[in-house]
Formats: sequence, C-alpha cells, structure tokens
Amino acid sequence: MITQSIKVACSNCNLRELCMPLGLNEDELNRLDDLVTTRRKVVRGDSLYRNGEKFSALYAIRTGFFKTSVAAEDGRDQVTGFQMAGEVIGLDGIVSDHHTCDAVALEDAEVCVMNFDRLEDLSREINALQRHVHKIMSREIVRENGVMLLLGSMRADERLAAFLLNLVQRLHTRGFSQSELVLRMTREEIGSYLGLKLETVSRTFSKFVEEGIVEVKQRHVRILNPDALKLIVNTQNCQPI
Amino acid sequence: MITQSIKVACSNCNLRELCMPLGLNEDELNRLDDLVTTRRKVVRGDSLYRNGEKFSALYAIRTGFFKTSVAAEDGRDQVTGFQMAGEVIGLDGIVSDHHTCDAVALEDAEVCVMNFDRLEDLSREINALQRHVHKIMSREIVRENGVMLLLGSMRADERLAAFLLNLVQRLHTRGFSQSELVLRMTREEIGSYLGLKLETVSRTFSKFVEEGIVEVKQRHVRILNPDALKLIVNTQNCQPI
DNA sequence: CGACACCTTGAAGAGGTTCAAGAAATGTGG
DNA sequence: CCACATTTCTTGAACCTCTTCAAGGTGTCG
Repeated sequence: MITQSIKVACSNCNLRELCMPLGLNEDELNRLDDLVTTRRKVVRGDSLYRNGEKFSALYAIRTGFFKTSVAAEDGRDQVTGFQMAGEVIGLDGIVSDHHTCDAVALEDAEVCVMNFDRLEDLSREINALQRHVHKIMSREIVRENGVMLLLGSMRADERLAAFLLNLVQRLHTRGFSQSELVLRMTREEIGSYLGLKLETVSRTFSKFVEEGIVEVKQRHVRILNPDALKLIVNTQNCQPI
Repeated sequence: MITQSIKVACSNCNLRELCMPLGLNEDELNRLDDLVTTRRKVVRGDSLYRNGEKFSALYAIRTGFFKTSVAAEDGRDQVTGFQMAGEVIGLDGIVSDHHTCDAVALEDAEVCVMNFDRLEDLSREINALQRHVHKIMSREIVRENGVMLLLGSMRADERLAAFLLNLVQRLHTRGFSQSELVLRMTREEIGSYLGLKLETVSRTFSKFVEEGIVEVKQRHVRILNPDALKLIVNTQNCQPI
C-alpha cells in the first residue's frame, strides 16, 4: 500500500465536472481541497481495499480502471461493477465499518482518498456537498437495480449489448470515442459481471462480429452499428399483440 | 393517494430499535418526531410511488409489506426487493429527483413520510442521524451486491434457499418465528426477484418438500431443516481438490 | 356457486454450460 | 531480442438446467 502526500487540488482537476466538485461554488471547492489531501497509486492487479478491511475512506478515481467483486463463502465470486475516472468507490464499507467487497485495479490507477469522517463533517457544512454525496449513493443503488434487471431477465446477447453500450457511453462522457473502446477486463471478468461463462461471452462477441454489429480484435472493440445493439437490448422479448 | 395527518411519534414507536431512531438520544429523537409528521396508508395492490414520479420523500414502513420493481423499456420488469416494517424505501429517487422504480404494497400498509429536504436539514444538525442515513443507503448497496451474486452465480435451488433464509431471518428480527413464515408475494414475484420463472420456483419448492427440508401449504412455509438450506446455499459449487 | 387468480406438474425444447483442444497474445528471463 | 511459459481467447460437441407450453388442481372472493 503506497500512500503519497502529493499536492492535490479538486479545484483544478480536469474531472471536476464529473467527480465530487460537481455543483460546488468556488469557495466550497476550496474547502473540498482540504478534504482531498492524499492520493494513492494502485498498480494493475493490486487491490485498493479488500473484503473485511476496516473502512475509513471513499475513493474518487483520478486515473485508471477498477473492478469491484463480492465473494460467496464457498469461493465463487461475482464482479459487481467496473469503475472509471470520476467515479467514487468504497460506499459498501459505510454500513458495517468494514468493506464487504474487493476493489482491484485493472490498470495502473490513482485515486483521491477522502476520509469519510471528514467528508461527513464537511457535508454538514456544505449543503451542495451533502446533496452530492446522497446522489452518488442513490446513483449506485439505481445502477444496481439496472444490473438486477439485466441478470434477472436478459439473455446473453442482450446482456453483452447492454454492457457495451453502457461502457462506451461512460467513456464518451469522459471524452473518448463513441464507437471504439479498449476493454480493460478479461472475458471471464465480463462474464462474471453479466452472469455468464467466459465461453458464452466469447461466442456472443463472435456472433456480433458475424452480424456486422461490432469489430473485435482481442480487447479492442469497434461498434459499427450501435442501433443494432440498442435494438437487441430493447426488443428481444417484446411479445407481439 | 391518501395522506393523513395523524399524531405520530418515533419516540414511542415499537420499531424504534430497527428504524430511523436507531442510535439517537432522547433529545434527538424528539427532533426526529418533527420530521415524521405524516403517515400514509397504502392498501394492498396500490403503489406508494411509481417510476417517473417526482421524488420528495423517503418512507419508513410501519406496517405491511412492499415490493419494489424496475421496468425495462420493452415491458418486462424485475422485482428488486421485498421490504417490511422498519425498512426505508424511496432511495432510488434521490439521484434524479424522480423515482426510477415502483413500490407496491403486497398487503395493507402504513408508512411514515419523511420529507427528504427536511431530512437533509435535520441530518446536518444531528450527527447520528446523518450517519444513520448513510448507513441505510450503504446497507441497500450491500444488499444489492448480494442479490447480484445470487443472480449471477447461483442455481435455482440455491437462490430459493437463500431467499427463504433471508426472509425468515428478517422476520425473526421483528419478533416472528424462526421457522415459520407466510409469503406475501406470488410465485411469479418470487421468480422475478430470483431471476426464475414461476414454474421453476414451484418445482423447487416441491423438491425441498420431497427432501423434507420445508413444509409448504400455499403461502405458508415451515422450515424443518434450516441447516440443509444453509448447506444448499454455501456448498453447491464447492469444487473438490 | 361460479369466475378468477394462483399454484402444481408433465413433456418437449432452447439457451447456456462444461469439457476439451488449439490458437493468439502477453510476459519473463536469459 | 528471442525463446519459452503463461495467460487469454476462440471454437466445437455433448450435456444439463431452466424455460416454454399445456393441462389440471386449488383456493378465494364477489
């Protein structure tokens, strides 16, 4: 665990439109800078926190890409999300004061450490920050509702289509291409997230390629026909009447 | 929508060990009473809120039983949870100021309405309340992580076993039996929650009955062998080495 | 008592998994 | 920088779990 004390400032971070500073005025932003004083680097493959570890902070991702996963007692585990720059992780730890999932960097990453006690102090003083913290948590709840819908009622091709559209949309928000993306995770990790085996993920990719919907070269994916993907997500199970 | 202004008080509610008052001292409790001024009755089959409705309040369940569900654009929907007395619902509405799921009463119910703006005001003044609100949201995130694990990696019998154990445990916390329960939802609703068809739920119940693990008479379930259920949840996929 | 919603059970079928083998990419050490 | 080990990905074939379709049974409520 490498914790560095670099000079950090939300106020001139290029993620401020996406991350914690959202909706704060200049004065409030400066006070946020006092909270976010340390950054932490996490090299690819290492964990930011692990199931069972004491909870003390939330983490805003500055660079890099994470997966979070929960483990059952018998060993199997489930990827619960993939997180990228500007997103906040660690919320699972609040309720029991201990983390209940693992957060692993899928590429070298850097996060801003936000001590949670101090975040609570500050959000009692800054209404906009309080509201923002609530929204971040609510957003995560709504996201998970969507994943439950996906896992509970969609077929393999619908799941993968929804996954690709979601990823590329979030990347686009961050200034990347609308049609091209590099997957940071393996087929197995995608499968775990989508409730499928890695072979099924691979086969479904191949099917999309055959149909001319995407181009796939290993982890490089180009979306040729986004509308086809949207159609797969929305109309697969539409019963006619 | 029936909104009543009955004299309400958290301070002498018999759910105070489970619900919002948890961890507040007497003085703080009295201030909470000022927030929770209205109750609302919801008859069986009616909704407390619906997808798309403006968000204004969280609801603490006093009596009754709810299901929440999200809908896909093509009409199918997914039950995302079953909620009972002492639990708080409505968190999904915070992020976008509008609800993104439906909350429907599965039996006649009564909820305490907590205006969210006022809850935010109050939780800026009462540290313990702020912390409690954060824990409620975090608990919901952790719960959904567990459901993702269930939906993503468990087989039908594991899902139903986990579901029964979870339900009976929560009921037991509320003073009900550890071994007997009355299901408030249909097989179809259970199936939707567990990502299964109603026939599969029915068959799995029958299988448990054959194995002597439970007794089932319609919606009345008696758990004869809870350890067998726990074993089903935990060891099904244990690969021997 | 009849209509309706809900539940159970059977048989056939589909979608996804498992097992297996080989190919492609990536990383490591000499 | 190349050879080799390792990880990752793809594809095929057999299998299995759950779904679908169908019919009949049970319970409930006006």
